[in-house]
Parts: sequence; structure tokens; C-alpha cells
Amino acid sequence: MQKQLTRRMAGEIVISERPGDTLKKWRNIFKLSQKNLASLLNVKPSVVCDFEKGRRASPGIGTVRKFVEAMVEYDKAQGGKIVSSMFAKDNSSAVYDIREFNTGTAINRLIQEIDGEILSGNEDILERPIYGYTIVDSLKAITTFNVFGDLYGWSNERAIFFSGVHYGRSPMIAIRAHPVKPRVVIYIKPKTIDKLATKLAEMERIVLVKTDLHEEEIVTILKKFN
Amino acid sequence: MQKQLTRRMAGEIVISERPGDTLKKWRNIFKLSQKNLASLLNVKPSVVCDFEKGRRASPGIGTVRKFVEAMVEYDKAQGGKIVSSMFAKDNSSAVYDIREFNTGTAINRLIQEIDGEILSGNEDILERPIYGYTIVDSLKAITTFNVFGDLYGWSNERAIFFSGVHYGRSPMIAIRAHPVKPRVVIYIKPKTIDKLATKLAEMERIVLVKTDLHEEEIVTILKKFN
DNA sequence: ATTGCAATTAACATATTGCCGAACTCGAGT
DNA sequence: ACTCGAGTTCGGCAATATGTTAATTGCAAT
Repeated sequence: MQKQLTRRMAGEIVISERPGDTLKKWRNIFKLSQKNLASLLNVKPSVVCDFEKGRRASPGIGTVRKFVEAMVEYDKAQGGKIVSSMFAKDNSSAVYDIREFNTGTAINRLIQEIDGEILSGNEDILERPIYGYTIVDSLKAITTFNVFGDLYGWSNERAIFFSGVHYGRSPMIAIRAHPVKPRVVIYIKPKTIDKLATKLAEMERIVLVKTDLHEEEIVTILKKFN
Repeated sequence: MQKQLTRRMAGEIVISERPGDTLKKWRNIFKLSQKNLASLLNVKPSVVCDFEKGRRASPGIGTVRKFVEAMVEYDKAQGGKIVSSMFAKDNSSAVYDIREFNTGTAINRLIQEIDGEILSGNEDILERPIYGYTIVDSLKAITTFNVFGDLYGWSNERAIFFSGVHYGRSPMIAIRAHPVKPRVVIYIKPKTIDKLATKLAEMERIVLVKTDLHEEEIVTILKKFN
């Protein structure tokens, strides 16, 4: 959650026409004076002012990172009120885990690691890289509003794991209906696999896989990937 | 949409432990060679490589911005396939408009500009700054999944406008139920105002306002704010 | 009036970036 | 064996960023 926020802040600062203004905006949101912020960063207040006023128009990303992380850390030390108020804590979320990789991972390597069985998918797609994954409870995914916006992280070149799968029809139908498609769909311990599921996967050129590992095991294994 | 993506990319690059790797990841997603990207940026390929390999530990935000924007621009020129594939195009979106300000705007100034009438809210809150707003169709907001995650931009210190309001009960109930609260709720041309709405607003210490302006007029007026 | 605090600005030493060119690696074709 | 394209490495250099101290402005409260 903290990382998400730091990325948002950093992204906004970098892309802003006036990064200094955006920096200031965030400092205000965190209710810090220039002096306070400066002391968190072990620099003099004038430095903070220079950035905010745009006298230093193009700070290095290291500087931006320090600023942003200092503010979030500070808030955390104060009880994290500001950071947590930025996010809806959806405790009944359908999303079990969601993560991005820094480098691409070939689809077949992922399948191998999680001991997956390919139900559908051409050979030539298996070499392609994916950049992240989402693990989602298929039942909750339907009953919870908010689902499909949250399935995709920052790249749709990713794998989506579905748990609580019965026949595997509904998840594929949902994917078919949705404009953004993942590269790989993985069913976690499905009971059986409906033919319609594989058919839809072929139509969408999606690699469909099943695995008998638990969610926890999968998360552990995927920690290797970066 | 493009700006959103550039911010995401930039944020991820800045916060990454190895910004170069993240840069490379995005170049790959956009299917560009170092040479191609370099020519888009009017630099030599070795420059691209230097950044990806981390020889420059803390590139300036100007550099990051150039890289990121060049990639997105390039994709746009090619038809924007990659960018649009990153987003679910929810064409029946309940969100009419959503924007962030660069600097805080006092609540009462906003109310004044849109010719708003205060239905509930203490004097002392009115001086507080907000940093953005969302205009949402209250009917669609309920029927569309995906709603409340999208209501809040990057700060919850914002105003939320509801259009299509009958009695103003449902929107406030939704807000009460949701863990993240806005500072200001503004009803656009409500028929009447239920007492429960004002009561809930008081409980949540939210400024409740009504205005008789149209959505279009409001957007025009709010363009002033920055 | 003046004390205090936050923010702004100028002037300056040092470190780092941003870019180049040229040499080098590495794998895929032909 | 050779060539091609893509990527890597690195010395060099001008431009720019990071940080300091010290002086200055503006404003709110005594």
C-alpha cells in the first residue's frame, strides 16, 4: 500500500508540468513544514524550497524517491493516518495477491514452476514474456463490484490465477466479455474443466493452465520471480 | 488516459530498486529496440543502454519524462494499441469527469464559484483545501461495478459531485458505507433533500452542498482551478 | 515595534548527469 | 567464416544537480 502510494506520488511529480508545485501539494497533504521535511531528509530547508519553487527544475529520481518516501515514512511513524486514508481498505477483496515483475518471465517457465498442466495454448505463445500476475477468488470476483479494474496491474501481459473454480466456465466468459485480456489464465485446483472454457481460451489465444497447488504455495514460488 | 499511463510508468521507474530494469521492461512492452527508442529521443543507443544498465544511478526526472512520453507517443502514432490495451474502456462509465489540482483550493472558494448552497458543514471546515474533484452519475454509480475505486483520484481530500440525485439519500449512504470519505459532497440539481442526507453528512463531518448548475457548466468553471 | 517562524533567494564548491564516439560481445542467419 | 543487428562497456567532457551558509522577505502573534 505504501509502495503504491509512493509510486503515485513519484509519477505525479515526474509528469507534472511544475514538479515543484506537485511536491508542495504532497508536503501540504502530509502536513509538513519545509523545515520538518528538510530535517527528515537531513538537508537544509532551502533545498526543499528550491525544489518547490522550481529553481531545481529537474531533480534526480533519487531525490524524488527520498522526498516521497520520507513523507510516507513520516506518516507511518505517526500512525499512518494519511496514507491509509488514501486507500479504500476492501477487506473482503476478491484479489488474493497481485504483483508486477521487473523483468519479463517466459510463460512456460512460470507454468513449469507452479507444476501446471496446459489445457489450451499454442507452442509459440509459451515463449512470450509476462510481467506480473493476479490471484483472484472467482466467486468473490463476481459478487464484488470493483473486480475487473483491479485484476490488471500495470501491464495486461500477465497471468491471472482463479481459485474456487468449479467448471472453469464463468472465469473465461468474464474474460471474453472484458476488453482487456491476460496472456495466461491458471485455474487453481478446479473440479473439472468444461469444454467451453478451453474453446474460449483458444478463441482468445490465451494459454489456459491448471495447477493443483494452493494459493499460498503459488505465492511462495512466485516470490522467486523478479 | 495517456497521462495516467505515463504517470504510472514514471512512478514505477522512480520507486524501483533498479530503475534501469523497469525502464527496459517498459521498452519491451512497447516493443522498441534501444536503437528505435534512441532515435525517438534523438540520442545515441548507448545512452539508452547506460540508463537501462544503471550507469547513471539517479537520472533526472526530465530524462524519465522524455523516455516515458516518447514511448507512449510512439505507440499513439502506431494506433495506440499498447496504451489502450492497458486500460479497460468502460464506455458506460459512471464517472463524468475526474481531475486533480496542483495546489489546494479552499472549500468555500469552490462553493462560491459553482454558486453552491451549503446544506450541512461547520464553518471551520470551509477553509480547508481540497486537491481535486470527481463528477459522477449517481444512478450509474450504483449499477456499474467498479464504482468506488474510481471515485477517488490521488487524494481523498476532494469534492465529489453527484448528478441525477433525487432525494440525496443513496449517495450519502454509499459514502457512509465506504471507508474513504471525501471532504465535500455536491448534489447537482437535486429534486429535494432528505433529512437523512444532511444528518449523515454531519456525522461524517462532510460539507454537503447543492448547486443548480449543469455538469458542463461546472466543468468549465473548474477549469480555472489549478 | 519586535520577536518568531516559514519560506525565499543568492552565491558557491563538489559530485553527477547526459551525451558522444568507438570498441566490444553475443547470438542468428546466410 | 562472416556479417548483421541488438545490446554492452567505457573514457571523456560540458552542463547540470546537490548541497552548504547567510542574508532577506512576509506574516502572525505578542
